Amino acid sequence: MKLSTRGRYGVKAMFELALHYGGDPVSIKEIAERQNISEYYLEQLFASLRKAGLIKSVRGSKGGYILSRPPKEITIADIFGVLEGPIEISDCITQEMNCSRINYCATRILWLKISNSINEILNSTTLQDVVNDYNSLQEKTKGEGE
Amino acid sequence: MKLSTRGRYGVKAMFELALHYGGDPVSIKEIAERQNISEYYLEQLFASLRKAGLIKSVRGSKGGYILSRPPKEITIADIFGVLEGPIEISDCITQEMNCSRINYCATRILWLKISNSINEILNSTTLQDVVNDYNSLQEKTKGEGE
DNA sequence: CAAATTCCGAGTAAAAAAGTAGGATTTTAA
DNA sequence: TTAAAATCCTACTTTTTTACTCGGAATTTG
Repeated sequence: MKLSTRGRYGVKAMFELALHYGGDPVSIKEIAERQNISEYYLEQLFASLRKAGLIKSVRGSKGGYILSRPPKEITIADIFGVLEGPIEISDCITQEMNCSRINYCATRILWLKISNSINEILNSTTLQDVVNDYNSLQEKTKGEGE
Repeated sequence: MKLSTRGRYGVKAMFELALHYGGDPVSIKEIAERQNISEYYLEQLFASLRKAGLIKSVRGSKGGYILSRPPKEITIADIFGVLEGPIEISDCITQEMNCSRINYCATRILWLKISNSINEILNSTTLQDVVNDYNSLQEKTKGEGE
């Protein structure tokens, strides 16, 4: 049970943009280096995020990307939605008529419960929360190590 | 963001066994037909479930499978754990040292929160719950349609 | 003994994920 | 005005995973 890299890379990259929110645009190259992600691959992810309206691009030299909205208005669900597509625990929920009648509803209820509960976390967590986690971690580890 | 068929088929099949708990063993063929799953494929899934101790086999003619424990003692997490492997939102959590230092912990906290919350539902839902959902659905739809 | 079943290991085709590449366009700044 | 740095766009390739198939051995029932 694994999440694809798309969502993970996407969140990491968006986190970088959140850290720089309000400042200069950040280039793909920079993010790819800091997060150790393939530059070309990340470019594709950003194309999707831009088309979905989550980020804005600034073209040309000194260009890069910025968040379209403040970090607290962008949820992890927004990012996953674009990069991973909707949560489909079972296609039972979309193409309903393929299941055998006998258990159709029993397991469907289960899939619904699961996806609802996943959606709930993803919807309730914003980029700002991640930034806050990061900041409080910085506080705690101040002075430790290099 | 999609679950593979393994977990889904597995739960459906285990649900069938739960319905027959206490009775005769149920054959793969029967389940495959009722749930519209490839017989050979299901056979493989059952091999894993058996090795993991969730089900027991009865060989030979009139043989089949039965649950090793009562339905209320088998969680969806048990089944998914066997068929889908552990939830790995990010390998950050296992091979910790590959991330760049700067955000290592911030996103890791997020992945932990997400997997914890998914695990919570999966752990707290048992086969018995699914059977109960099924039964109460049977009650409600009694008399409707064929 | 024949039929029904589990058991086991190997193989395969299709789909999805992950990454790569090349070149056009835009903007900055020397 | 030109070179460099970036986005933009489309397509291709490789790798991995998923889903499924197959053949035959072993076990049990009637």
